[in-house]
Amino acid sequence: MPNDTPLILADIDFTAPAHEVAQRLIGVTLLIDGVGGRIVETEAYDQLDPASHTFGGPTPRNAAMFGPPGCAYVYRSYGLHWCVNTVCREAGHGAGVLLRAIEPTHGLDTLRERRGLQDARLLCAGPGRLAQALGIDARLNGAPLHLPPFALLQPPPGHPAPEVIAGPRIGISKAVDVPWRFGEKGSRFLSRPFAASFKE
DNA sequence: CTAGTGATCCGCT
DNA sequence: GCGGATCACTAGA
Repeated sequence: MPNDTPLILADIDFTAPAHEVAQRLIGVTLLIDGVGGRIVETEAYDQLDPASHTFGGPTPRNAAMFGPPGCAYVYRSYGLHWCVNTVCREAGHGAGVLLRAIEPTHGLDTLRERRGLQDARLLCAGPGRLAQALGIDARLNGAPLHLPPFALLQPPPGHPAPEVIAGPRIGISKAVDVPWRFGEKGSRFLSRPFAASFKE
């Protein structure tokens, strides 16, 4: 949680299945031009999943998801909001991890300015809010996450790992029972709480 | 706290 | 034409 935690470059294997990458991303710090924070909530989608944008195969919109792993897939949601995924698995498979919530740690003033809010809890609590706060839009669709303006950082080896919990994904109408939403247990920065009964 | 609703637009059937 | 991987706001319990 503290901003003074030492961070190193994150070594995430984006060729792993999306539901594994989704869990490994919890606790990783995402920055864009030095502004952002710790990822505390994610959701996994893959091509065999009726809820995924890639379920029906490649289209112009989802092209980035069929591109190289470790890049961003940015799409517009409900005509109003931008949302970001990290592309996973071997190129051609069409899987990704939706970034749903971040605990703000870097550049709070910029995040607040972009969101027009003071409450740190609401700055990045939800995929649309997160994208707005980090300044993400179609410009970054397909951009590699290991190069500027992106940076992925994590605590050095030996640092205590966050406790990850799972539950059903939010806001979908298909495959509603697949437990591919992941979050940091007890975080105050989630888009919504996890049901206490689901996993401990 | 939950439930309901309008905004707004693009991709795909 | 329809329906979203959403949000902010309101009303009511």
